[in-house]
Amino acid sequence: MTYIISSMRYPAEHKQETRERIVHTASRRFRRAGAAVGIGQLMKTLKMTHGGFYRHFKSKDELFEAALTKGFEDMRARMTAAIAGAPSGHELEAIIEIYLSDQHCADPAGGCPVAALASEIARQPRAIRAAFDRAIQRATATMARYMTGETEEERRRKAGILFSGMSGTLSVARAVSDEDLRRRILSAGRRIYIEAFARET
Amino acid sequence: MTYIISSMRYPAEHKQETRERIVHTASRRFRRAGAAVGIGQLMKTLKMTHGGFYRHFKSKDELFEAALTKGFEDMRARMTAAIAGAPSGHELEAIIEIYLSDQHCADPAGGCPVAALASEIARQPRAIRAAFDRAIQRATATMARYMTGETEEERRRKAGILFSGMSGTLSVARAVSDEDLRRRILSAGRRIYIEAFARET
DNA sequence: TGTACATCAGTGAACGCGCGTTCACTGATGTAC
DNA sequence: TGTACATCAGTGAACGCGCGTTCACTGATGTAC
Repeated sequence: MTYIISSMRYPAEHKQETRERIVHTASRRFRRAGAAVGIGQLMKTLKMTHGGFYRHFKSKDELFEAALTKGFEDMRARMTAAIAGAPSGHELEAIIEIYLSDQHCADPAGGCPVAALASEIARQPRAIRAAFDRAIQRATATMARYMTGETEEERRRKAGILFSGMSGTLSVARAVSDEDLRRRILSAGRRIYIEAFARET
Repeated sequence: MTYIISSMRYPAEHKQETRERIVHTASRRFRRAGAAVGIGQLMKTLKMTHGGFYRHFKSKDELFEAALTKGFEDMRARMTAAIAGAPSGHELEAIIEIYLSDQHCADPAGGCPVAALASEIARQPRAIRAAFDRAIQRATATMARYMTGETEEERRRKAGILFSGMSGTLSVARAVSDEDLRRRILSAGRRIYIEAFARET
């Protein structure tokens, strides 16, 4: 009674675990080093050879899509935790503080995939960008719940701009070479976004 | 009396022209296709061979820096024209309308290098990022002139966040695959940024 | 329980390709006299 | 004005390298009887 499909055996579980390890590592690598990260390098990190990769993915594009989606899931989990830990009524403030924190800025690998990859995603094939659409809409819908505004449509609109705006601010802060300028950009962002979005309008 | 340095002759002029053609084309290419654009491809477009490239630049990095700076100059010229053409007191509104226009979104090659390259610049060597610092500060200082705020410091801070925020919104709009969603993001951006920054506080 | 067999995740050599950079050269230009 | 020469922007073959992908294989696993 324990079998599900006759041809499935123990290795199926093992295979899925390997796939997840690949996606997990790839997701961090892509965010840290960009879409140009190589399959060979990646598999080496996982103590495997590049050939095995194709037992799990049709192509690098397929991996990139999975890794991007995984990045959004990581980010979502983080934000959900921040919301849960925030005093009621201060959820959006907590989101902004965490998103534009020095720690998030210093950790692209574990952070928001939009800030880490936005300009590269624009050059990816359609299927990847379609996955991006879905992830963005989902994130925006969640943030909209904590937004002021008369209609759902208005709250969504504001949430989308807050999200894309913060991602740009984080990208610029990371691109800058001067440490002090970087910190000033982040703190200005926190202050201005909280003032504009997380207080009564 | 027409010679300046005895060893300089007509070709010096010609050489500079070639260099400018390389930087001009590279600047557009990098913005359109990212930092991975190859020297060979680039020189081919200019009907030259890749070997000649090294008469003008020490390395690809040196070209990237020059191209990035050129991109900021192009953008600056555009914005200066927009400001000159705007009714007095509506300069910031004009900047926002143009920056988040459907046309700018559809033309990364001729548009803002921050929106086109931000996440890739974060991974470039220090010298390139130092050039980025300078360009960002200059752009921010110009925008600050049209900003409301009590102190110069406050106007600068707001200008910096408006700039980085708009660049993120434009990046996200470009990454999205759905045409309608893209247009909605841009129009929401125009509306919200004008409301927040280009009206009385 | 013991043996023959099927499956398939992972290996590693090989492919064609484009990359950034070097370098001996070519040939048009301007200079010197 | 005419000729010998120096300069150097641009040419194109060559370098070592890493890329994405394919494919014949190995060997550990679970199945069938």
